[in-house]
Amino acid sequence: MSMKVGQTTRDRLIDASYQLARRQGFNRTSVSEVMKAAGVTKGSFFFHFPSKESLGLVVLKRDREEFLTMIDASLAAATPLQGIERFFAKALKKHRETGFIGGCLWGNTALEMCDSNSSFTEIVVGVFKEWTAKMSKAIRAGQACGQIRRDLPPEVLAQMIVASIEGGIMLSRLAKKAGPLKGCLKMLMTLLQPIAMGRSPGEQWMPESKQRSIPHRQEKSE
Amino acid sequence: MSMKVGQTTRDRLIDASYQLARRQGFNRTSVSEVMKAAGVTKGSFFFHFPSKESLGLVVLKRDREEFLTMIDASLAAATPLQGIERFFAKALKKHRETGFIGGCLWGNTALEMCDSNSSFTEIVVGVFKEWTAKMSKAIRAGQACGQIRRDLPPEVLAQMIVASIEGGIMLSRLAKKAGPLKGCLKMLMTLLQPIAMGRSPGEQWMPESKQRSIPHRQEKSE
DNA sequence: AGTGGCTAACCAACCGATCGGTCTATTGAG
DNA sequence: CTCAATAGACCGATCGGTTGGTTAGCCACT
Repeated sequence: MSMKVGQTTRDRLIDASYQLARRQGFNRTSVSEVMKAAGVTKGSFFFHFPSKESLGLVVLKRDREEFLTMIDASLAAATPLQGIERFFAKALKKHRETGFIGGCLWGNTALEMCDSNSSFTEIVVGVFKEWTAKMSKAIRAGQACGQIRRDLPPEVLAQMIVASIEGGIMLSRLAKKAGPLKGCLKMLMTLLQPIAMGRSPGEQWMPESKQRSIPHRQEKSE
Repeated sequence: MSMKVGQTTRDRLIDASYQLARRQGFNRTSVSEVMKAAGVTKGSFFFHFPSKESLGLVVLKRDREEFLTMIDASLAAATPLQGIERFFAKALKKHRETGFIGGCLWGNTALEMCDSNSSFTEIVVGVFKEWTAKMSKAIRAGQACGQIRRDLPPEVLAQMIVASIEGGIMLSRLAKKAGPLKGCLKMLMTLLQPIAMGRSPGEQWMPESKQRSIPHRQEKSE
């Protein structure tokens, strides 16, 4: 299936496991399924990994590095708010590219494992903690330079952002449309805006259509 | 285990399946596990339900009615905003009572099934659609009477609320603390507030500590 | 009132398939 | 020749599901 050439057997197993776990979860993905997808036999599988669970943990660890690196790269923009916007755009792009199939490995694994498997949960908790911390730091910087409203505590705001994104991905995955996630991200940007003194309600939604940095290809449906 | 007396065998099976599925998901919950929890043997299980999946669907349908009824009951308050606040409080209370174990059946099932099992997904999609519609209606009413800021489209706002709650439940379930969900709900209430003309940033967070209607028992940790 | 028959409800042995995992034999590059 | 890497037969356990048989309560008929 995914069987890319030029990869080592180990890498192909990791890749196949990642793809399948993102769609079905780790529990429902059997060793045989991963083997078949990677074009490998059983003996080979257990030569590279002592157990199914250990492969799962390797998959999580690999994706963790990738994800945290992506966050840092996105947030390292000219201004904190631009960094956050870039991160939003990257996240939306990634899920749009996969057609909203599979969703977020972290959210999925969190809900699948967090009351049953502690090894998996430990890693997932760590990722969310780091993710939230990075967002929190960016928010604090944005508040310091007046780009982000100062009346909301950065830690809570960061947690809210992470929660909304996860929920937005979930809704977009269910609907197989970008709409829900895109809407959540747009609302988050609105929430971050400083409260302008003399601003009156009624004309804030999509105020300047030129300076938007979240790409908005038009959807075919909805 | 849960084996409450006075219930029919069928009800005990539904109950046991609900509890187990909320913690582990439907996939990881075996028929034998449900049988044991309900104090019933295999022959009896398949007398009442033609398959494991059919029991799962019954569980979902039962919880759907319960959940939608709860939403209606909560939103039917003196004012739209009070209704929304009551719904938030009810949701928080429910998850606090279960010690943030198991999370939301709908979010869990969404992520577990939505790219593999279409019967389950169909029900889940319906619940989220109805949930969002009910919130949307309350928001529109709140906007009409000036309780909720008018510059945000009610549909998007409703979707954002649902997404944040699901994400908040996820984070609270991971952390086994009320903090994340509570923070999300508080932020949502802030987001709903009308933009007061002369309000300046800096003193909005937890402004009046007396009129809060979301209960805030103090946490032992965090 | 007694009794034979019917059926909803339950029980437990059993089924093939598949699970995660082991083991031994074989391959092939250095 | 060596040994990392692969192949695939095989293992016990468990999966979802089936089957035949045993209750217990009710209903009809004498």
